[in-house]
Amino acid sequence: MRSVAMCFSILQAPRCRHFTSATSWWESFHKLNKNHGCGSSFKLLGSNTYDGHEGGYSRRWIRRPASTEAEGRSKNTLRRKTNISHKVSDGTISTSTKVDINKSEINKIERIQYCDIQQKIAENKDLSSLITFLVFDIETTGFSRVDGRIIEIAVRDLGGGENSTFQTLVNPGCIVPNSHIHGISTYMVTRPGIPRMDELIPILLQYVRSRQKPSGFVVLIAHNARTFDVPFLNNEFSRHSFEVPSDWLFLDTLPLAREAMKLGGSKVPAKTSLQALRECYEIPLVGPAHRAMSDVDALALILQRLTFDLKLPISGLVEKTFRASDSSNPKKKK
DNA sequence: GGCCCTCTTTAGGGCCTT
Repeated sequence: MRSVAMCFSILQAPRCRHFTSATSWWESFHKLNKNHGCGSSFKLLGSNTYDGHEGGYSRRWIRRPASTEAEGRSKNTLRRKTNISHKVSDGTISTSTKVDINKSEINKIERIQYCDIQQKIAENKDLSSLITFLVFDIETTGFSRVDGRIIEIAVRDLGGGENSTFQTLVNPGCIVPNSHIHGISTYMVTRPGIPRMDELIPILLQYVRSRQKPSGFVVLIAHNARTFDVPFLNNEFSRHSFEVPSDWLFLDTLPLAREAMKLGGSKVPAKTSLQALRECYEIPLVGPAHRAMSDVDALALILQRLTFDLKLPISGLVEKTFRASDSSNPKKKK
């Protein structure tokens, strides 16, 4: 299996002053994405193209179609029609999505697409032709996986290109008790047009599928994903009778940060919180703190640094992934 | 809740996520 080294260029990531390698993470991702695509019909008006972002978000390519129409519908299955559009006063969120989704068909499609990912990785000599790396973050009503609800979600495809980001508030159907943390108020999430989770999940599935390469799989990356983000996603999906697709793999950057810390490098702080890592790597905060997309952008850059410090190739990252079903019983996965 | 560390493993405390 050929490994694609994740080394980064200071030219590609000017904010990261200590990068010296000539090979760029972003360049690798662009190479692995450029052969996939035709027109994308996904209507996500709020998805930003990061043309001006330092570090190589600027290149464009066209994705394969992401039709929301599923074939072979049954008359007995519930048919949902959703027309969602919302804007948030702070100007950071603007999403307009039309979805015509059949929930049972989605799960059916996911099952059909299921395959032995590990076997596919072993058989495929070029991992980069299979993988889509998506950094994501959620804001919630609290820490409780049982009682808490997701109120914001943001996703960034590290491959860049059109519609490389996905961001929306979510109506949790309850009050938001911790607005002092993220600034997201009950008023903000209960305004007309803010989707509920059962409305958002089909859209999210559609978006991720639109980023997925043919016969490929996605790696969703978050900080403390194993014990926070993924359990939250699991609970929200199951609460609304959805399943997290089996070809979604997850990567937790918290163990990476701890591993880097164990190496004893002075560049890694004793603390491994997102804020501590951001300050350590001198990554400026863009946007309000504790908002999903701000943290996603910070984590995307932190990930570069961690993989650089740990000298992790893509295959090394894939080895550290886990499935959503593993997050509730992590002893099974390693 | 899970992971990691240590004045540990028959345990306990701190960190990480909002």
